[in-house]
Amino acid sequence: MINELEKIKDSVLLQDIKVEELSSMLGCLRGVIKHYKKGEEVLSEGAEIKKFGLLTEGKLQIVQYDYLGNKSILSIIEPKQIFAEAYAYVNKLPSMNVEALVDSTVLFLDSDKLSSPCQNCCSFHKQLVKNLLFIISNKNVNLTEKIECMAKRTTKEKLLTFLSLESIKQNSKEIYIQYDRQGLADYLGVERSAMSAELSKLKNEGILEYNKNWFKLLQK
Amino acid sequence: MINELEKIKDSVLLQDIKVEELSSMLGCLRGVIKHYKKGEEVLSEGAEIKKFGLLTEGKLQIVQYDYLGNKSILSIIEPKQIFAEAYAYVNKLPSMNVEALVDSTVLFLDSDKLSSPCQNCCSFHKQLVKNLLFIISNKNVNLTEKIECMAKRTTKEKLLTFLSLESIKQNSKEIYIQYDRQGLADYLGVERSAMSAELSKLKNEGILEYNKNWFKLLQK
DNA sequence: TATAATCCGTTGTTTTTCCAACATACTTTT
DNA sequence: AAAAGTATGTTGGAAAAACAACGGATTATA
Repeated sequence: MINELEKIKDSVLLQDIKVEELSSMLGCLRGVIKHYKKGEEVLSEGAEIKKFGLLTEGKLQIVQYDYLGNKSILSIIEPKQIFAEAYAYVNKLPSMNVEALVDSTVLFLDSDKLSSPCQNCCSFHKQLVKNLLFIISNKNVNLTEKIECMAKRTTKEKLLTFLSLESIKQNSKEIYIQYDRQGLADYLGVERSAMSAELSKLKNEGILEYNKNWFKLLQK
Repeated sequence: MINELEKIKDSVLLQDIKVEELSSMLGCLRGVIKHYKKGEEVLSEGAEIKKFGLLTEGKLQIVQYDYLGNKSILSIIEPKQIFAEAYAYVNKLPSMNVEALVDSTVLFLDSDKLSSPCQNCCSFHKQLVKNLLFIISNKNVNLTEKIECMAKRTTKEKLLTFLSLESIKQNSKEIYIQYDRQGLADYLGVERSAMSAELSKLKNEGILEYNKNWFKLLQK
């Protein structure tokens, strides 16, 4: 257990919580460690969620099946990230599955205990709640930004919306993006090749310069 | 002040908090009441947010301007709803404005105070945090669902994804939707008339029946 | 009840995207 | 350095969406 804590002590969820407090926290939040083999199911669609997960080791993917049975990958969970927290707090049955991409270890924490500090109002509770609110709010802002991009009608507008948002975040007209072309196309909800063609057009029109992950927005 | 509390005492944020505790809560969370005339700006883009709002009376709209200056309405805030909470917790400058659609009254609450209970660990803090986590998590789930719809490539698929999700939520093949056609088109990010045409097709193909706000998914 | 305003479906045209197939450049492996 | 694999850009035809314009139905208003 101590070993697991070592791996996640500098996660966002546990930010600014003293190492000494971590093990008492585990008891308070009914921490449970579980191991999964590659390919195993960590959480399944429709199963009630009372605890949320903090990945200590490995890699998970959150997948969803639509009304036709088509599979789509919602996100990849890396170590130190939490998952399923939204469903733990809305008391709604999840519509997605979580699968282990490689052998993985997850620390499950009781969502109820986290938001209802114990009698003695342990000092770390305050910080935990703050961190959790930050994480969920942040996801919220990110989802809203994605929607802002996707809501545009043309690929060109989607691209420019995405790039201007990045430009603001990186505080520069020159930006580096985290996605490859396929990843960016998936993020924007468009076809990769069509997007590439659109990028070329923007370059020809003198609106944009780019090379691999580097982009530069030219002023009009 | 007492008068304002009366109007919001059964809001989701204040759910399961005793009326007697409300006024002490106000002090603890540095509650501030502000009035706005129709058309006035409640929050403006780029202004640091330390408090989030709870609308006690009136109607607000959250608007955003894209890189071309086009205005889009992100959401309408009705009484008892909170707003700007995500930005209050991520310490990020908001990229949207909040405007009063009619004369409105807002109760601002200190986001820091809410997540950091005072020494005596007032009982209502626990419940407030729980309620806030519920609200934000819920928004999260809703945004994810919207993205699930918008990510589909065709209007037909967007419609069917939306309707299946509603069908699950309403636990029936017969559903009532909250949007009019223009509202649904905006939600899905498509053109109203094209969407109408697509609905007609689905009806002809025997996949769907509908009339105004009533829809029925027919089994294949 | 007449009138205006709004909502919704239809149609035809233009624009954009999707899709498949392929070419080129870059990376990794052997 | 050759070979294989991967990522990106290009093209052309088919499909879909956007757009504009209009007509009928419903609702709100005078």
